[in-house]
Amino acid sequence: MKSKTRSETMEETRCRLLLSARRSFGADGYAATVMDELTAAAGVTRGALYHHFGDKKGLLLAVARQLDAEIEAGLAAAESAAPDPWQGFKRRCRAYLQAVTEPEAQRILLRDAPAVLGVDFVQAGQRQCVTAIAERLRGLMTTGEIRTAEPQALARLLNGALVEAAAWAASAERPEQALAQALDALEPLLEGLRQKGASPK
Amino acid sequence: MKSKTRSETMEETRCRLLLSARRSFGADGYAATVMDELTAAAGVTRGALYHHFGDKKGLLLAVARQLDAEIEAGLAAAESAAPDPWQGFKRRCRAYLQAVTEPEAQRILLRDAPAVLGVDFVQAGQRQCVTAIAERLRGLMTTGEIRTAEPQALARLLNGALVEAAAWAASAERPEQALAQALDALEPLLEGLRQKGASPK
DNA sequence: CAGTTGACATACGTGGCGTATGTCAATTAG
DNA sequence: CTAATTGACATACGCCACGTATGTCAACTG
Repeated sequence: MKSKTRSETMEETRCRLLLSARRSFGADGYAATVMDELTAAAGVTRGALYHHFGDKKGLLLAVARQLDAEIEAGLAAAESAAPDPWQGFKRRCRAYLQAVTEPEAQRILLRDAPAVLGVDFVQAGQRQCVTAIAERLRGLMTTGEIRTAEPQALARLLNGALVEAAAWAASAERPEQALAQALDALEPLLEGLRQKGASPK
Repeated sequence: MKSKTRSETMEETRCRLLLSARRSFGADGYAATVMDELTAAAGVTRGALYHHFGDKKGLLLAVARQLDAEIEAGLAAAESAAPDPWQGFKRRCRAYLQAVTEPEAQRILLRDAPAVLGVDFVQAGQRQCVTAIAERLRGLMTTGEIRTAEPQALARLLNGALVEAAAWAASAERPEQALAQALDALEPLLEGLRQKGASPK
């Protein structure tokens, strides 16, 4: 019982490193976290970290992917409960805005990851969210529900709006109130996209 | 003639440091630029840099402020030539989107500065643009031109949309085409804000 | 059961930031 | 006009942290 198999212990250390990194990156930021403390909190040394993730950026990438996947799962769940595509899209946007208000998402996913990992990350990791938005937009355009435009471009516009509004709400003096205001302000922005003759409500 | 006054030489070194830093930060990014090379390119040593700007972050802050001020000046100019407030607002947004597509603005103002300087920078430096947008929105709401919402929140939404779309266009395979698409997609988003009964065109 | 792999620890080199100290020219007082 | 002083900037040093090279021991494999 005491002796675990090789892959089990390996997976466990990976998870512990990931968890510890997520805490440190989320609390102190990428630049301020030092690898020795991070690994010590996980109960291992730097050797394990470099063995698994290559370097500090690799670790950040792994953490960012994990965060992104979690958020995306939440969005899919929120969207699936909607009565129609348009409502589903709106719920997805609202859920996204709320999700990235969390401090960890703010710090890791929206502040450090783009700066450290560069543009290639946004086009590989967060593109999940963006392409998801773009796909929904394309579908809504073909059914004539919203005005036509380049879906990719409009998706990026909306993604930026949601992300930035979340940053504003997260750093506001009253976050929950600011979040509510952001969601309220989002309403006319989204409704403005709808075609005049679309089905009301 | 050879001997310049004290403040003159001081101001000159400041400018040269700022220019050199702007080049290095814009080309290589904040983390990759090393102070020795930066100061060598400016013709001075690190001593001068620390004397003027305190530390590396201080230098970045100065560069970011300069960039922000330049952009804001351009936006004011673009806006002033408009026939009415609504058209002025739209021109400001379009000019903003175009301006932050520049590589230097992308790298320094939108990627490194938020990550290194933190939230306090966005609330002090870039707030020029955001508060400017918020003020325009407030004015347009009181005249009934656009739907009502919390101006601050809507301003952040729009600011994020413009910034993110610019990032997308800047990293696209065909930047000028992507920029045009982003500007096209911006159109329905902005027009959607207008009140139904507002003056057309 | 012996050989081998590989997950992880340990030790070291290096690069870069910040600071303490020094120097010399420009201002200012007498 | 000269001497004292300020301060802009150069030089030298220490420290910290990342990454890598090397070592070790337990788990698979034949």
